[in-house]
Amino acid sequence: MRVSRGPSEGYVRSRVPRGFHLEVARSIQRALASKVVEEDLVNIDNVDLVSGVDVAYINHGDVEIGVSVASTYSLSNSSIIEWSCWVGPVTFPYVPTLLSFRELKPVVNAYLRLRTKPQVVLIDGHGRAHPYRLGIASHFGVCMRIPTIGVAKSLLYGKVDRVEGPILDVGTNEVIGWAIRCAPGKPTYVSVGYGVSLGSAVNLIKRLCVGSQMPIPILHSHNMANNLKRRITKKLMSEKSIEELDSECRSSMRDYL
DNA sequence: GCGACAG
DNA sequence: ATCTTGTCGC
Repeated sequence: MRVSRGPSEGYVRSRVPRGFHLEVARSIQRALASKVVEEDLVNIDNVDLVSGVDVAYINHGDVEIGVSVASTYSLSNSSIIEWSCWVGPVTFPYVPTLLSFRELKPVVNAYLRLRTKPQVVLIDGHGRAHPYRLGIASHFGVCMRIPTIGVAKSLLYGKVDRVEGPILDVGTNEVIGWAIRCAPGKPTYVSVGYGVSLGSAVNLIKRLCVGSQMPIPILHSHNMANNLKRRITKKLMSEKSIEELDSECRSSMRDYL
């Protein structure tokens, strides 16, 4: 049985930047969480285009650079039909329960660069399976008003009793997500992001996790982000601005299309 | 007291 | 997530 009550507020506060108001952040999370729709805004069975977003990081001296990629998979074509990328500075640190304050900008920017918008977006991280019910997948969905699903490799908050089954809130026993097993020994945690029911979310993720812990769209974005990261790391020594690197990455996409 | 804790 | 050497296997 896997259980996580999430990090204590004291721990979170100790890791937050100077001048950052945690109380305000929590109010924002509670407010946006109340806007989450947990019903299907689209018929999942008829969905064709599903995007997945992932972010890789580069430590460049005292600056951290984020490399985000959004990939769109067509279920009818069984292939990736488009992908986009974004390169830029990331200043907020990783703090459990505040992931969206760090990754939302890279994720949104990569998503906005997709020429064809998908019907559903998959985000690596949790959605409602979050102590304030607003993981990055829900945060993204509420802001962009598009159906989203949170897909994570480990638990942030909640308890799971079976290899496959519900993720329950430790305090209220409310179902906040679902654990599935698509890869041997490795669980995949699915939770509602926005505009989709948990049942539909689980069905869609199962269709997209082909022998892997992660669904195809996120897997592709993950690989592309790391490819770009490798290229960029070499060029970083040759005094180039982040803007130039971003521009070069957008152009280099054509090599793959 | 020790460990927990998306990416 | 990232850092990081050698090592195992196709």
